[in-house]
Amino acid sequence: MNGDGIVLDGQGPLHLQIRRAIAGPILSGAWAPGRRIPSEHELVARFGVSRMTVNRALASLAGEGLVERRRRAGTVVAARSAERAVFEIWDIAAEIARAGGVHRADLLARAEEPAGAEEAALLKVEPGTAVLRLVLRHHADGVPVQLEERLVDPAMAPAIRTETFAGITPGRWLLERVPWTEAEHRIGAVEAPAAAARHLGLSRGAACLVVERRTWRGERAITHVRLTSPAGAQVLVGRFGPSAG
Amino acid sequence: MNGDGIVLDGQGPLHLQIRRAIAGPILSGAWAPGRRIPSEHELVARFGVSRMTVNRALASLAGEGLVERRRRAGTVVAARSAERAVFEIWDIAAEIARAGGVHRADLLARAEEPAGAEEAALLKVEPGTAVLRLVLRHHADGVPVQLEERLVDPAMAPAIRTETFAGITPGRWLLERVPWTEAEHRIGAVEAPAAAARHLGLSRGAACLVVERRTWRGERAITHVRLTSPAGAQVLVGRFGPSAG
DNA sequence: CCTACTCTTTTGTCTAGACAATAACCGGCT
DNA sequence: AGCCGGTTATTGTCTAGACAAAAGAGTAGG
Repeated sequence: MNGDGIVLDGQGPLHLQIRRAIAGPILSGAWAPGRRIPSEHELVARFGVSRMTVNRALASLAGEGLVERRRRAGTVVAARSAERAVFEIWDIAAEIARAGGVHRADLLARAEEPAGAEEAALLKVEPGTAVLRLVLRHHADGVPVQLEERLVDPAMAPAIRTETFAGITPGRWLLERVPWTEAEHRIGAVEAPAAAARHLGLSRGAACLVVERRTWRGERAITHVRLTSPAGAQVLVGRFGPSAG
Repeated sequence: MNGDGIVLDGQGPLHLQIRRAIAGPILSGAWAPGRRIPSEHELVARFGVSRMTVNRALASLAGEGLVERRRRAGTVVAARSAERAVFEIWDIAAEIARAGGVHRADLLARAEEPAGAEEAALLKVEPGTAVLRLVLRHHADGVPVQLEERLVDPAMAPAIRTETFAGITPGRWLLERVPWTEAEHRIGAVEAPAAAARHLGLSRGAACLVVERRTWRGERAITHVRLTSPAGAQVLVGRFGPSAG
């Protein structure tokens, strides 16, 4: 027995089961970049499937840049696996840590209230439905670098009511606990609105990068978040291939 | 003969040839959303390959959201195919057209000169190597909305020397002709630098969205482009799933 | 020590076929 | 028209096997 923890969960097609079994430890960080993944032959023997099925799972991971494959050398966790994930998820705490800084967040506001018209539109709920509103300020090495204004539909994540977000950001908390099917991004620049200017210590009109993200499970929105960062403090970096499959 | 223009180019693996043959017309807009793509059976007969090979190509396109597949109903160009592509490629001409506007671009400058230190660093070439520098201003319905400052390594795309960019943007021209293996994005906000303010008619210090993109073929850079848009004029919109394959 | 060659592992691609699941379609009936 | 059931086209998944290509590993010869 190899004891590397690769186990199929029996849910859905075999190639996706194998994919999940390998992607999981990579995305969670349990398998560091460079770590060798068992060869197709080994996986075939372990799971009792055909090589085409294993190959399909691994080729798909390679296509997304989570693993790198070389003939004879085998398959290893890709060095940039984290960078790809960041582009999709943009967890500022991880980003700051990766740059060698110290992250801290203040919870400036937290309230569960009936949704107004605007909030209802953002979360695609009926006006008057109770929604959770969170405002946080993120610091890198003590300097405020981002204002986070988040709306959450508590019906999609009831456990959030008892969470204090002491050692975890709301974004990561949701990501780890609430399964999602689709995310939507809008990225733009604005001149600092009043709230952002006040909380981040900017002058009115200073240029800011704004990322708005809405996450869905099926037809229902889980959360909407607006992240405002002063110009220069934050850039989004992404890297991808021609997505050749 | 079906005459829908699907032709293999003989370059590389069959499944990628088929993929390109279908992705091309979708990305260029020649095939509108909803258009039916020939069934696997038809493609098998047309290209003389096995169904697994066709399936691999189509499944990969479906995984990226370029096409949608339903049993019995067949494969059609996805409604949001352009949106996904935009997130990766950001062709402003297509973006404006999609929003119902009229796109026009002025070629403000064009020069092939030895690279200075900064240009050499951006393109990862030796200082003094000849590089092509292009500056364009994009308009939507006559209003300037984006400044494009582009460097191209002519060694990677010799035919660019004779191109006038009359009906095509340099970005799309390169995308269609020069194969690439990787792209790198940096997205940020800045207060309008002098050149952008002048060409876009902004006041100094106005907030701008800046996208810098560098495209590679293997170890060599093909092009570096900086796209500057005034706040509000342009947003990047993206949509993706949890990348399940 | 270095080089050239062979051996072997590992991935990359492709084929031919099989069965399953879905859902559009069609015919007959009410 | 509207409903119901069978038919069939289409995609989804999987298998077993084949050959090719890359590249690490070892080996023989200089």
